[in-house]
Amino acid sequence: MIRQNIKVAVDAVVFGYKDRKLNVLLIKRNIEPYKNSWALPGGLVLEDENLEQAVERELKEETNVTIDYLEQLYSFGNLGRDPRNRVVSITYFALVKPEHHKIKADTDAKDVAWFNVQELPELAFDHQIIFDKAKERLQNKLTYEPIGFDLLENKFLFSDLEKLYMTILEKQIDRRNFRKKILGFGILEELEEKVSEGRGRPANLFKFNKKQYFKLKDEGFFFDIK
Amino acid sequence: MIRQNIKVAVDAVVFGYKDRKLNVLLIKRNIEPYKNSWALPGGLVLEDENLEQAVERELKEETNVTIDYLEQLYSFGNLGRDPRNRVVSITYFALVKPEHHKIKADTDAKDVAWFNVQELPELAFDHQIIFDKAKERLQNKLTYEPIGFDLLENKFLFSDLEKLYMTILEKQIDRRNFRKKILGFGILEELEEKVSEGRGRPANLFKFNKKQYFKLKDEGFFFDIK
DNA sequence: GCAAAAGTGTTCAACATACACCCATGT
DNA sequence: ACATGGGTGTATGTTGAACACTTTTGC
Repeated sequence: MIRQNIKVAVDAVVFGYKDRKLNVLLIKRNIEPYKNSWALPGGLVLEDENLEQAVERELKEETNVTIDYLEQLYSFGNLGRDPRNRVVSITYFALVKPEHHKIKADTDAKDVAWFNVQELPELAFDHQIIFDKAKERLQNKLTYEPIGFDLLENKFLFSDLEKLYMTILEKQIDRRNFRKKILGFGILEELEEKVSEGRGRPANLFKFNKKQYFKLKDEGFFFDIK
Repeated sequence: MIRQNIKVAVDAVVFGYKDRKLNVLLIKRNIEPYKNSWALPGGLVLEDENLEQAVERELKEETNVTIDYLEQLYSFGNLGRDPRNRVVSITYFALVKPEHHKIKADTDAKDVAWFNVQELPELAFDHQIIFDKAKERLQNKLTYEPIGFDLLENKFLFSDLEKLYMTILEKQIDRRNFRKKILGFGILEELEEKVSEGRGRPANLFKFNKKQYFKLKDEGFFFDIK
């Protein structure tokens, strides 16, 4: 086998939806290069762990977050990404329910924080490019897979779902048509509970019926929101 | 930086369309492990080349093919993929016009051949999984990007396009609706030339107008074939 | 003249879009 | 009683799906 010394890393773009804003989880680097810069959480893969395990370990170590949804995004491995070494980074796309985790800096990270995706700081390495790709993936995926529910609480208001779509897709959506469409899918459970948010008419709580979704999907149903 | 000895490779799933069949390019391995097994072309990345360059080099070396369309597919890097070493393989999805290349085995490859995707031999390593993922990508992509034209000659019959879609999507398509739809896009040029295939009414030749496609795309047009 | 492939239009159903008023609550 | 957000239906246009006959050529 030829001699080759390329390092293999994983990095994750972790999205969370909080206060009606789309956020991404960043760490402040505690080591060179790019010390004190904000960056995506990630790091080198250990020799005896799978790639997804590496992502989960790094997230746990650096941010104390555990993931609700994880998928591979893209791999970046061209020359000159890292001033020290050739590094191939296999990047992941993750969704969490931010309320469920107390983020906390630890190994290699001086600080951890959620950033509104509209107000990102400058990112280390080529992480801005990775982030852009992840955001694009999120926007696309939201329209053809029910991943929005991984960003909301288990029980949510219909208006939350609607606002989430408008925020992430960055466009206006007609409330009536959206509701008609989603409810028509038959993958939401309408709960008895109502929530009064202070003012206005109390709203119904809904739950995503994942089992029903997979059943319908097996039968040929296709989730699709324009 | 921690010690880590993981090798980085690229592998390519190269599709070609010939004789109304979808084919994939395989090599017969000349070295252990899996010596004499059929496998996807690929190999370790050199330290001073980018990933796409590695793919192109390996394809040139092993099969003498140059590529019309190339995109990254997925990365496989879990434990136990290769009995020798931990190897992370960044896989690519490629399309070629098979008539344009004389395939020829060379470095590390004892033989090269096009295989009908319906009649694949057993593949080395986890290459069957990689192939499955590529085929899925091809089927999906065919419906929302005009990549079918990268599998046909520059000038083609409408019936070729139609058969290509039916072959790859593995389903029947209504000739009239299909033609109406595609021609309605306004991205094909109807040439004056006609071709007589021996029997039946001679057919018109068409050309994909790539420039026009990108123009329309910029204006918000979306290629979409159900 | 017949076999083979090319070319072409219409009808119907399903879905997307646009759009405005009433309801239940808190203050 | 008014401000706030929740909940709902209809009409219209667009798109997808189904479907069969005529044309041009080779033999």
